[in-house]
Amino acid sequence: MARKQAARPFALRPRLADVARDAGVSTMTVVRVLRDPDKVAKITRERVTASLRKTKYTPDLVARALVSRRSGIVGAIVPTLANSLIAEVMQGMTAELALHEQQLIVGTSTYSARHEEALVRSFLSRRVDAIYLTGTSHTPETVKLLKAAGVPVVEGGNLPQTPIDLAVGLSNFAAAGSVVEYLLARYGTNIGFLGGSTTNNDRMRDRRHGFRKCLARAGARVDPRYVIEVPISMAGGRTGIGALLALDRPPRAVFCATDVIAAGAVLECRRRSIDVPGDVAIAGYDDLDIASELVPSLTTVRSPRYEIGRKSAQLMHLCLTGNRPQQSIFDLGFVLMARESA
Amino acid sequence: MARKQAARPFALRPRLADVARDAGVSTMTVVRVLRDPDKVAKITRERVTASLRKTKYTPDLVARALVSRRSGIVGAIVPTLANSLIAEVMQGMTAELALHEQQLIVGTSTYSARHEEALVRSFLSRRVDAIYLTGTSHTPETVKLLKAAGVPVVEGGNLPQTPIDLAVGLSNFAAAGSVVEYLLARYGTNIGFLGGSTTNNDRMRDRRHGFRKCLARAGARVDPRYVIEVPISMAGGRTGIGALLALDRPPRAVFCATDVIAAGAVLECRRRSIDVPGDVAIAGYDDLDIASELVPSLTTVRSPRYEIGRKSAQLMHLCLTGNRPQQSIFDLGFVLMARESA
DNA sequence: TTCCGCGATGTTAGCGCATACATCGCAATA
DNA sequence: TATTGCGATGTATGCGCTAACATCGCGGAA
Repeated sequence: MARKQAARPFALRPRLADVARDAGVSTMTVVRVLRDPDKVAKITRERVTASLRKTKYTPDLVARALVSRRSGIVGAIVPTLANSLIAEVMQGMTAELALHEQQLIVGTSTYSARHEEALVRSFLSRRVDAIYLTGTSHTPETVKLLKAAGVPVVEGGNLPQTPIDLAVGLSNFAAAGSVVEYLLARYGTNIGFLGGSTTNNDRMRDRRHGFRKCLARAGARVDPRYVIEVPISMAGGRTGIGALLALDRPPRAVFCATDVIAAGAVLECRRRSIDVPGDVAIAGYDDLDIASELVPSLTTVRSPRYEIGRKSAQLMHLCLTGNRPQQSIFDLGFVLMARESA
Repeated sequence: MARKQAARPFALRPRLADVARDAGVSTMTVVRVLRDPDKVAKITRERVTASLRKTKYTPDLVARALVSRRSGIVGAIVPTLANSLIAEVMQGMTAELALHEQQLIVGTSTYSARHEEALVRSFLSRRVDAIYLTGTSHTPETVKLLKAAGVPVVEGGNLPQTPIDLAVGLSNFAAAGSVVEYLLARYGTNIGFLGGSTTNNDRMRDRRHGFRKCLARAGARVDPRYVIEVPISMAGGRTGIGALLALDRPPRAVFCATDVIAAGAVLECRRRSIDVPGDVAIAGYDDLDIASELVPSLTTVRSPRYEIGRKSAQLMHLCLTGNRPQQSIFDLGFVLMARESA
């Protein structure tokens, strides 16, 4: 039976059949013009092209996804978007995805592995071509689902021991160690540490661990009073540096596990007219925007967050085009930003 | 012809038909169990439910979208995700969308109306249920496409004169005016202004305009040397406040069109041991994280960015459920955050 | 001339789901 | 008893696209 015009009252958009009718060819010919034009005779091609323009045809990607089993959509699950580091990862990912006409669908897990699992289910139902997860801690069910789904999975951020599939990121441990080494070389072993809570936070744990290991390797003993846990805020940095400076023998340098803490520490020192780095050197972690804006500007370490997003998308694309890399863990390293504060 | 098992080698996921076969019913009965279980007899329902669990069925949302003409996906186009204000809007949007089992697909236009247009095309091809746009300046073609598409469109952020469809946001003009009024009441008419470039930036333009109008309404004349355009950075704030303080009669208060500029100004004053707000009061705009962290904490004005995202998603949902509101412009206002700096 | 080969185009059959309509059986009603 | 009504379930169709196969027609080789 011929398709009745009246049968689709809501379909305003032209379909392939409409273009085909207009050009006086079959739908397949239109498809060929769209996908590999070389297989269509020049005259026909031009006629079809004209009809395409005339009808303002745009492909229906939903229908295409149904039959081609490629949605062209990549799912990313992040704890929150209101975090500049994570946002930059997404920024890098969208940039790379755009090159392959892929789209990004984001879900926010609000730091809950349960929510993450729900989002994974939902994404798989949507037949996403690949999935990006933030971090390395997931429910067992999430892991199972993903392994069964057979789609590329990238875990981004802090590198896991055993990735679900692929992993892209850096070692917080190594990056922290690098900062401490820098401080060691310039200020000796008399180094303090201000970090946030390590519960449910593997990055924080790795940074503190990096600090400890690095000092140990240098043969230095860490005074327990030198390692202080504070809230991750400028206020935390203020009180933390206050506590360190109040010691009978205050540290010559302080490694803050976050720029936010470091900024608070620097500002507090300035308030007390304590010279940074003259009296006490201060280094941070993250290279947030404020790091370079502070006076003195903050010595810190920068994770390649934009690159993590970009690389993740690249890897996904490679997998989807059958060029799966041998390697499964991609350590993108970090950059020590030596500035004025240390 | 009966479906051959061997005919779908790649389809690992169970379909409705698989569940139906297992439960010994037709696919329609399974659909009913899924969508409105009341219409199915209890015994049947339980049998189907068991089969659903057994087969681990998950609906294929792509297929569903094709036939139901609802993708359950909302598209958002933002200039960048690497901006905490925008990220918070997205945060609010995902939170609200999650309530309706909708998903967010984001595109970054990198502040280019051309890119935005391409993203709109792409989103429409994906049959998104609604579209969120950041800001009010779009190509004519974008507007045409969106009006023709017949999907709800929300423009978020600074409120437009004539929205494409719906608009949610606040008046930068009014918000800036509110800060200036606050300064007027406390420090008199002797007020300076530090703002960024207004080219291609309607928000900045509105804020400056708000500053001017407010002073004019108070009967004050604005010394042209009091209005300075600086780069939107702390450094900009530093040099800007420096220039104002170097005047023979420096302003008693300064309104900075961005917290970043304000922060630079405050820090510069502290460096020079100029009391804030004792010698000069400083107010900002945006209520970034640093605003409350600074010493003195920054008086500023806060846009309801999270709420903008949430409200936008709510409106979309209302439209999609046939409850389109009368109103088309939603002014969510702003909050003056009176703190220490002014 | 006859037939082959191949470039150019068309036809068929679903992808997995949901809408619209059809059917069945049983209890209540006239 | 025949009829009606309705709750419970099934069948047919097609969303818009594409993979796989089918067909057509024309120039060149036998």
